[in-house]
Amino acid sequence: MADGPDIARIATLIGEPARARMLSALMGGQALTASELAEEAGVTRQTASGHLSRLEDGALIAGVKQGRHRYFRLSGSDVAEALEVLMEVVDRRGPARVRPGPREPEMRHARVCYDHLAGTLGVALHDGLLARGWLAPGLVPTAQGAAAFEDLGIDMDELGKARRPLCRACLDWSERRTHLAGGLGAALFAAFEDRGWLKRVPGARVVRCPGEAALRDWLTI
Amino acid sequence: MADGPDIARIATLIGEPARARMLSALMGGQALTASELAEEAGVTRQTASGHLSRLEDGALIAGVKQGRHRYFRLSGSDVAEALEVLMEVVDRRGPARVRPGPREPEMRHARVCYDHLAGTLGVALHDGLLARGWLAPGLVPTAQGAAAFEDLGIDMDELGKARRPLCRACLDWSERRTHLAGGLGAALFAAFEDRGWLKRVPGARVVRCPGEAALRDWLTI
DNA sequence: CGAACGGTTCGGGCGGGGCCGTAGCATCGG
DNA sequence: CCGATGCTACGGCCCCGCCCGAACCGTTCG
Repeated sequence: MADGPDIARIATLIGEPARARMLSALMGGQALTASELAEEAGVTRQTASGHLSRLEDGALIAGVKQGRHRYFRLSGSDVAEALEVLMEVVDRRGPARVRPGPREPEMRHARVCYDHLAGTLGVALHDGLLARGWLAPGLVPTAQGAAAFEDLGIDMDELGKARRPLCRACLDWSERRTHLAGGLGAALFAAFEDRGWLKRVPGARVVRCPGEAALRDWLTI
Repeated sequence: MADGPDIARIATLIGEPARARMLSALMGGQALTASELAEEAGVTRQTASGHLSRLEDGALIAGVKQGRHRYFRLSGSDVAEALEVLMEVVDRRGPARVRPGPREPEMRHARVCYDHLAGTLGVALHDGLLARGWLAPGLVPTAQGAAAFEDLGIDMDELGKARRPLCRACLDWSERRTHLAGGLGAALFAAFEDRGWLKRVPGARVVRCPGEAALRDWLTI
């Protein structure tokens, strides 16, 4: 059993409060600079630098140098998924949940999960695509589905060629159900943003839904 | 954002090598005594006792006293799920995977995920149930499905009344797909064991499959 | 070219927490 | 009632790793 220590390695990286705050901040999907992450974590820049090195060594995040800045992002959607699942554990047996948090209801309704949609609306999307017959069981796009996605401006051929899995079920922390991740999940979210149906709140994971009605219509026509 | 420190609390609990080994051992689904867990973790009994207290305080495990023994189990399937997802992260970006481990291929083929079936065969079960029309998209049993499950000796009414969710998608570490968890997932695994199609290897998570052909037949008739 | 800024490296301080030895309680057996 | 067994509580040791101050590169301005 060599897996014991290994999951411990990853969990230790996540388990330090400052690092956990950094990772949470990166769940928004956008890359952040080292200084921004330091502020987010509430530590000095030099301390943050050390944490970021560790996270990068552990391959949980990836950094790119751009001018005199260094931008960090999560190294993959699987990391985001792991964080979501941990949040679910916290949520289900979190003891004292001191204050529900002001943004809590909004988070539960619609939020960014790295690069795709999560929350009540994310699950509704997932279920709607299946019910509509645009995704077959096993999360495989049908011919009609592919056509509908193309109509939204998504290049399915392109997505198919990418190394990233096209469709992937991601466990939803607040709903305890799965929503759609993978290349298609990300592409759909981007398309919804383009149409103005969804708008991300800059510094946070919350997503505002001015076009929720339109989105639901699109799913149920 | 109060969630930062909270996920850190959970991750810290998992992040200690000895505790991680204990949790891994409990992934087999059966309750173990404090001494057994101490041995599994490679620490003395007193040290183990301390770890177990912490894990219990954090509600990751639950202990019941029975005579002069104390049996511990994971406190819920969500904990098992979190561990599986962490293993997936390890697997995908685990750098040094020193030795593949002797039981590795067997683990990938069929293993216990707390109380239900995981691995290639677990995913095949999940997909088969959907393809067969016994589960509708969204993991809802159909009428035919319910009948088929009853034929196996599963009391669907009973399951429906339980507080536990009937069906749940659980992310499979080795397959990167979902398999069936929840009350029905557990009940199916138990039924397969009853029929002798599957047999668990006592101290480990590995599952032997003398009746794999029969199981697959059952899915594809 | 020099000042400002983002980022990293080094060193030392310090606290938390893992570990074990010893000892103290319960339960089970004779 | 006494010993063996499973488990827990306490005390002390020690090391890991978090943290910051200060100093050091590289980039970008004016």
